[in-house]
Amino acid sequence: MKYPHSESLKKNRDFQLIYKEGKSCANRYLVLYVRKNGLAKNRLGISVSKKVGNSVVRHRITRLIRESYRLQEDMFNSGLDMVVIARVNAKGRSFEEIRSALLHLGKLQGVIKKE
RNA sequence: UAAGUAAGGUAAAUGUUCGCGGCUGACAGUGCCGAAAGGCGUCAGGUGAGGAAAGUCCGGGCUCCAUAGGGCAGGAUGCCGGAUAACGUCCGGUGGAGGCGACUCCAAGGAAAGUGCAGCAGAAAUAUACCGCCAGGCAGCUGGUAAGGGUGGAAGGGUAGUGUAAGAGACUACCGCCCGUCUGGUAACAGGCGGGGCAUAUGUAAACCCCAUCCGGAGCAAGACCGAAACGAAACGCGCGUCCUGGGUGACAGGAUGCUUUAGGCCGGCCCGGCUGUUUCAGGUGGGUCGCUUGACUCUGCCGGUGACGGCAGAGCUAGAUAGAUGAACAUUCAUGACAUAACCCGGCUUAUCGCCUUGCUUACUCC
Repeated sequence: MKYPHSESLKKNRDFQLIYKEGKSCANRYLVLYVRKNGLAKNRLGISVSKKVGNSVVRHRITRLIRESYRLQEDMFNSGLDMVVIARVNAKGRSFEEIRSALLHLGKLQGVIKKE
């Protein structure tokens, strides 16, 4: 899975490293972990547990998060590893709600470029 | 027309912009990443989840392992015949149950091989006399009796009669049961005839069990190939020290052991610096490629069959990801879009599901 200027996180140990060393914050729908990776690019991982819903629900949320990041990619700083975790409340949310939730967490983490 | 019954179809549509996975073509390049295996760009075109993709409950293909033959254990199935690669599936029958009917449902072998279990009620549950009836006796009671009452899911085949002290298959008729035989049917079974008074006989086998048939195990994270690393083997190799043997106390040769430097290798654009025996074989971790979609395939037509299905001919190619591709925005219409996302591939079963549509048949009513 590709983004114009980013890559996706694949290995489980990458996720574990970010959970262990990264900073986290959360709102109603999402949790965001951030860790500097020392690379020029960002790497994004998305995690939706089975608690959230069945396969269709989880795929839907994954796609909304991915689309939100893709369209807002320019606003994020570079050189970050990020993991987005969907919470149970994210089930059934619209694209606009997920998008604003992601941007909100980005501002809390200080990884959104200031205009 | 209404109610019902059976079978089947569909699973919102269209457009614009942005985005993703395969595929094909063009362009870029003797370029980049990687030790290698191998992979990578841009543009265009076309293509890209389901009827259940689900549950993972059966069956098969495929792969590896095991396997002379046979048996035990364990598991599954269980009326008959057929279909099929196979099945616990499907089709057609038989028997039973329900429904006016169309039609639906059935785990439908054996309880005259053995063991177990059967609450409460009831006198008694596979043996026996509570009430009653009859006989005897003054009476307590004794004997006969399963017709009647009562209990129970079930009480010693049922109904009617003969018979009797009262009764009883004790006897008779019909029904049932068992045995034999004949006819029809491939068979399950159906029908007829004759015999047996009926002994074996309450139910339960989704209790053990018996009988018949079938089953080797694990699964694509199977497995095959390429291959950093680790573990291992062999060959080769600079200098020095110590010890042993031969030699003359030397030079030299061989062996054991230890250390160090250089060459070489790695990190690096180069220097400094740091690390390190080298090569080959073997090995198979991280990684990569294949397996991976042309198949018991789909569509159309004809033929055979009651049907499941089979045969022939023609046409077609319809996801192949590997942390896992179908999404977002806007507009319009119907409407307020249910259940639910392939993961090696097929055949089934089961379960979930908003609606809409089609066809056959049944019953009732009306009209002709």
